Amino acid sequence: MQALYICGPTASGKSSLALQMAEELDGEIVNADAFQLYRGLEIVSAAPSSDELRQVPHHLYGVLEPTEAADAQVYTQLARPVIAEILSRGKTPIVTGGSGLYLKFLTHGAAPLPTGNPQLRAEMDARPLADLIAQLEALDPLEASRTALQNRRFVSRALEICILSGQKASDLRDQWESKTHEISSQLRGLVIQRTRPDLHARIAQRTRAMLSGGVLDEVAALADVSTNCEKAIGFREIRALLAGTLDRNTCEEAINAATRQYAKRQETWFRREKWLQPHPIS
RNA sequence: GGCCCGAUAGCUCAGUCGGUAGAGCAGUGGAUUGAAAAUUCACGUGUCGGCGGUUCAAAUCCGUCUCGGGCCA
Repeated sequence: MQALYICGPTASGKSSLALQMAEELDGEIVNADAFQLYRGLEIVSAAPSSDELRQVPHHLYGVLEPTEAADAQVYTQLARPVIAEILSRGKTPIVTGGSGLYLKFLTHGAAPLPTGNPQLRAEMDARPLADLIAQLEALDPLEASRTALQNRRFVSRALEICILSGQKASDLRDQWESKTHEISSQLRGLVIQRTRPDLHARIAQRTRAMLSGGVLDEVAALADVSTNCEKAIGFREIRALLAGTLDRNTCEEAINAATRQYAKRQETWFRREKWLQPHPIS
């Protein structure tokens, strides 16, 4: 018995496929979506409806407060025991979600790297990028040569690893790279594939339903949120709508565009995960 | 009907003194092991509304027509 992973871009229909698979395989659904982890973001994050939640046992939905921060490692620590527990009862975990990095951690494990440090990050954010690059090149030239140096996030993280661990990020990362291949061959999962026009139509439909389905109230109710939750697609746009700085149509289109772009990035990510079996729906 | 303004990439628009056009957004492809719904890289040929004229050369100047918008009747 082993877990089944259901991946795919946002709005591709992962939740309903998961329900179907759960019934076929006597399974239970485990969330693999970074934002559906949070309580109070159900509508913006397009979490499963209460009807769906009732049909089959669902795990890791709404388990974090919006004020809490999380990351791929935290997610893995939450998900591992849940999956093990489901397996121990002889059921099939149906791990469902579109957060590529989270899934990658869960399936392939974490490299032995230090956890992100908010204070250090704040300090680095205040420094010029060229400065960070220079420091990384001094501490770990190999890692610097492998890093997309225009990407501030990547430079910061590489530097953060060096500073917090006192070791070279390149050495630590290499330790993890070596094991990935054999793990992949033992996994089983599906990626939902839809044509772009179909996916775009579904996104538009979902955004519309969201806007008339209570997101405004949901977002209005979220006073203090972690910087994590602020990044949810729709969150900023709806706040602007509530504040009157954005009209409804512009808001709707902004959400649609951001969602389409996200879906494309997800497709790029999952395309690389060769262990995932394509599951076309049309 | 007369006068004025506009018409350039899917959208919004820039384009100097004439030298066959470029930004933003959208879109497409990529990267991505502790912020990931994040972050980041690359990709711009389009009857310059149509036709005619001037010119070595027209998106640019002239004429005319079409379609918008406005003002006056």
